[in-house]
Amino acid sequence: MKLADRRRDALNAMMVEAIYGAAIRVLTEHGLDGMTMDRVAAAAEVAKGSLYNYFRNKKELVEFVHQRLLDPMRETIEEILRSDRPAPRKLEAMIRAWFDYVAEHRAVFTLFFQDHGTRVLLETSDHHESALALAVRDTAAALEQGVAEGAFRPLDVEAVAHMLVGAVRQMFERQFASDSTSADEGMVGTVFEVFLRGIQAAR
Amino acid sequence: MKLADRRRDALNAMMVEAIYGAAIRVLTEHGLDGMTMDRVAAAAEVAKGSLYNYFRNKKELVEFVHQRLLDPMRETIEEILRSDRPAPRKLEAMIRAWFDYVAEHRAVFTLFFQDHGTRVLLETSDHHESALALAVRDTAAALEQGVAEGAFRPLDVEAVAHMLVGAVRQMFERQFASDSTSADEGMVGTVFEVFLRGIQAAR
Amino acid sequence: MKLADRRRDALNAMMVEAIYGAAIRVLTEHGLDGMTMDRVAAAAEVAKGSLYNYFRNKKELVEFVHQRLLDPMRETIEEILRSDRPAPRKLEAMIRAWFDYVAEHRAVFTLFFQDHGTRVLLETSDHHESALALAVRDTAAALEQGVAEGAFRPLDVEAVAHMLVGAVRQMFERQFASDSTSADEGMVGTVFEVFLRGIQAAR
Amino acid sequence: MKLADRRRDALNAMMVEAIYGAAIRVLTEHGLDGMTMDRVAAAAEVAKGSLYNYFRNKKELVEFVHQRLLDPMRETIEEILRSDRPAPRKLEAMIRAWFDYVAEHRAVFTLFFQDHGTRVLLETSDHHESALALAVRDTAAALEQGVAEGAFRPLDVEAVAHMLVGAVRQMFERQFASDSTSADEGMVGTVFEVFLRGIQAAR
DNA sequence: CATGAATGAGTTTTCATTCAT
DNA sequence: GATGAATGAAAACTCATTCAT
Repeated sequence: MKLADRRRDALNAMMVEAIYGAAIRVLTEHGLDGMTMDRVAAAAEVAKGSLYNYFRNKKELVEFVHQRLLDPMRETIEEILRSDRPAPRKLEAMIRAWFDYVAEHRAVFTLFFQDHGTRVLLETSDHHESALALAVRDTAAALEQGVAEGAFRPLDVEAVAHMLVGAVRQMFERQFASDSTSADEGMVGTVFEVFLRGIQAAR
Repeated sequence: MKLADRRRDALNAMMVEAIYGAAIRVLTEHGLDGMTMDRVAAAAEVAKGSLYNYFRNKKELVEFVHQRLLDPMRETIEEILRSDRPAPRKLEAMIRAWFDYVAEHRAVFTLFFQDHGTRVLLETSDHHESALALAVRDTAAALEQGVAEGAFRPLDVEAVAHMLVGAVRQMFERQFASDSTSADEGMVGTVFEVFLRGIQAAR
Repeated sequence: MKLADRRRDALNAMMVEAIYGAAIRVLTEHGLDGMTMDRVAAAAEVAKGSLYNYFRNKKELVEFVHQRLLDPMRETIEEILRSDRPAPRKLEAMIRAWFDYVAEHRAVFTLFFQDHGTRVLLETSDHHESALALAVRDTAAALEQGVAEGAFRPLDVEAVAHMLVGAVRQMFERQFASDSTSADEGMVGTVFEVFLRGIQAAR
Repeated sequence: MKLADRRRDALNAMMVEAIYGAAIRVLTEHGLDGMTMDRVAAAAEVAKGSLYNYFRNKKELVEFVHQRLLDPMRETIEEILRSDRPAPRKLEAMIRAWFDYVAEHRAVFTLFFQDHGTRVLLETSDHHESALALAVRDTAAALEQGVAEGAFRPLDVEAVAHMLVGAVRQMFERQFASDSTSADEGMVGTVFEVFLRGIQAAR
């Protein structure tokens, strides 16, 4: 019994994985609007109906992909936040983590950072936080700490968090537009430097 | 003949204008996904088929709306660029112009700054420059001038331009998310201040 | 203008008529469950999408067919009710009218008298009365009159109305089961006679 | 071998029984349209595929449920028919039995008396007699006896049987429509009285 | 040119049935 | 025999585009 169950769970997980992979490929190639169940099924080399054995509907599939793609980043960022570095180091590490992550998963960008599309698809789902909202929240936390530590000037923390996230987001778009799929170390430096100077307390 | 031609052109222009206005209304109310040719035709009080006498297909219509919506902003910004203010003043004026413009036309945001949607719709069109690309280019020009004038540190001008545009864009999204339809003066100040400090030359 | 409008209305009406006819044919052949939009479109020799130019959805089409099929009968029955015959004559006339009508339109039976199916399809539609409910109501009215006139015993009028309608309905089913498509005069006589004796006041 | 065979048959019968019970529950809760193989399997706590080891397809399952549900009623009615009561007493007892039975099993009604649905599902099955057909046949037998005994007038026995069954059926629908799940004694009385007067021989 | 009905490919979702394990 | 994942044929509905009038 145990054995059969484990076997089944393993196969199940493989299937979910295959669908996930297919969804990622479709997203990467066709974007969120072009992600039809047909295409996902074809990419997964699976019958269209089979998708519905693993996800009740398209929304659930998108949510799953969203979570699955977001989770590692979320953990990395939270680890950074929990560490005892000074705020500026945290900010720098976060920015670097974002760049690394996006450089790795182009679909992340297509799906997550394109807030409108996801908002529409996931709009009725409560326990759901968009990638951008998450990034803003974490950034704000780091900024808050910096202000408290006296490293940063008193700021409209939330506004600056949005700005920083937006700046990084745009850098991603630039990167993709130029088709360079590798992370550019200079980018992290530039973003960090500009913002650090922009917000640090007077010496 | 000349007269007839002018008459025709005038009528033609009026139709285009009516369709444009209708498209804007539809965009504002239903977003990019909800902008169907049916709705545009109904809003323009024109037969659906007539749309195709003025635009070969939906893509062309979207492109036109895009351009048309962008033009006033483009002119405002270029005027700012051509003026003989110092670079920091130009930047500030540009940011303020953006905020004012977006506050005025919510559809602008829905369509233009939600880059993915437009990118998909317009992706095969060459002679097309997105609102974001435009903003980046103009910002870069102002930055370049500032660097030349010694007001700004030597920078990766293009990168910082992306950052600035991205920061502003995210502020817009924040604003719409909070449903406040009016421009917030504080936003301009915050954005400008952070970036100015971030990029200005050491005193 | 007038001319074009009238032309258009005429064509429109023809199309509605064609779809109506197709729906009737499909209903007759495949029943309510087998009445798919595909089949109706094929029967009308029209593209599936065209159906949706005339009816917003399947429910509206079914409602239309229902009304269209019911209206003549409704009028006939109401005329009988309004006449100044004595109650027994009215009952007899009503029964005869039902038999005639159903004998003529086999689909009537399939759609209308199969109450469950229609109830499901039309359940959220308010201004809608099923054929059975209508028949029961009219029958009850005739019975009521008969009781008031002293022709019928005091009765649970509504219950007897249901019984009478049910009896007739079952006679229909018997008729169709035996594939005889013509009305049987004897049926009317039998139904009427049994019920008349069953409900008439003691002499 | 014998033993093994009996064992197998017993297990087999248990499975069939479990599936039957599950089907009844599903029918009661979801109606005929909502009776999917998935739901039946879940209710029976059996794999969907297993259903096909006991019934070749859905039609066979429905047929079986039909028969199984009908059998007790069939026996009760036949017992009444075999008894040596006078025909009017038999008729009354039959009507009462029907009302009791339907009041007890709402699913009976949903499935059996909604003739169209079953007809479609069972239409190609020859050795099948619908609940209605059965009721008509038995009623006809009682009527026949009554005519022979001189208690009833000479009648078109089959026609009157249909009428009586239809009348009862409609009373059921009325009862369900009013959501009263209990049998109403008055109903039996009304039906019986009207028909008895309608068909009894002149005194 | 204007019209708007006609089209049909494309989208999500359901479900009876099959079949490898 | 039991299992339940895989299948694919429907089904309802949408919408950009065409074309006869």
